[in-house]
Amino acid sequence: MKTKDYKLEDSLGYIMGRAARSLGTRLNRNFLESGYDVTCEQWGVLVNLWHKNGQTQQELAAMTCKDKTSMTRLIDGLERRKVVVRTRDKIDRRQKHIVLTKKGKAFQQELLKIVQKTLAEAQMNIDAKDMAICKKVLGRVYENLSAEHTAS
Amino acid sequence: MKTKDYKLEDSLGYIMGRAARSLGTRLNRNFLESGYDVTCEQWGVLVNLWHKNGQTQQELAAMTCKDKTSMTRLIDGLERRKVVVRTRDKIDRRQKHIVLTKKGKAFQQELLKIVQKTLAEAQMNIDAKDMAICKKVLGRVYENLSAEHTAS
DNA sequence: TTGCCATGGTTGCATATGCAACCAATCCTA
DNA sequence: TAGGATTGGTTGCATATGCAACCATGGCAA
Repeated sequence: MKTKDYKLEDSLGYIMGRAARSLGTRLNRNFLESGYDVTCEQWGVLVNLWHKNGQTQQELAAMTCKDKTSMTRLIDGLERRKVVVRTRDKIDRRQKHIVLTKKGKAFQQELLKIVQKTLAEAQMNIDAKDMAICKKVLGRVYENLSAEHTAS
Repeated sequence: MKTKDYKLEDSLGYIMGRAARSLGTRLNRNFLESGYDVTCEQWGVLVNLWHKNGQTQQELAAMTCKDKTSMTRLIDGLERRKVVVRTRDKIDRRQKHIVLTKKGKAFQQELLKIVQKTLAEAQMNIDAKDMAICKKVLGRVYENLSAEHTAS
């Protein structure tokens, strides 16, 4: 295949990266404008904690599909903001349970509103059926790439 | 809307971010394994230069939909790798034209092969029509968020 | 019980990114 | 023509991320 056959603008990586980046930065801006000093990635961790408080870093990393290194640092950030605290497991002293503070719990409703407003902006004028297909495709892309290996 | 109505796993941001991240790191790994010390973001800049050599940083930033700050640093990286050089415009001395080195030109064919192999992995078992819809939707998401402002 | 391996987290290193502030060169208007 | 506004790039600061190396703890088998 010749180089000329490749169009960056039609490339999945380009299109997907651009959309993901713009959604992330928009969400970050909306959080800040509403007076919340949290990021969209931190939000992903919080959602999991609101659902089930006290998870370990490994569990949170698995839920958010992130490296444990990333999780360490996301939690560093959340702790600096006094939204969560790390507590050591008394039985298995290697594990750390991440527990929401009062402040962390209080954020829930407001942040959710901001997220939903932002998602509504992002999904304006998009057919629901098309959006469903899009999500299905993206899920499949992730699965394809999570597979242990690239065969061949 | 209650919090319970929000499912992270169904959220566009989650699904899209996860897919984009996995494609990016897979591509980076495939570049490295083939002996090319470049990243997927640098690749995006190179594609534009192969298409039209000597663009300014602003032009490249516009093409890749990135901040000019990001472009400054991507080009720092490309220059460190001796793949491009910055040259100052003789008429408008503010502008810098980014020019491919011999090495940068030589990368073109091989990197393209790697990208196409990686994209094929990512798009395995996905219906072409669904993929087209997905790209259309993602393009729309980007447009929605690029709009000058969030109205309201 | 002791020594090796596995597990949960952290740290160093490199990259990517946005925003605000800044510098230098250019433009444009009063 | 002088001074202010604009444009092209860079830098500081904070965040996110992957990988490899590392530390501490726990598990297990000889």
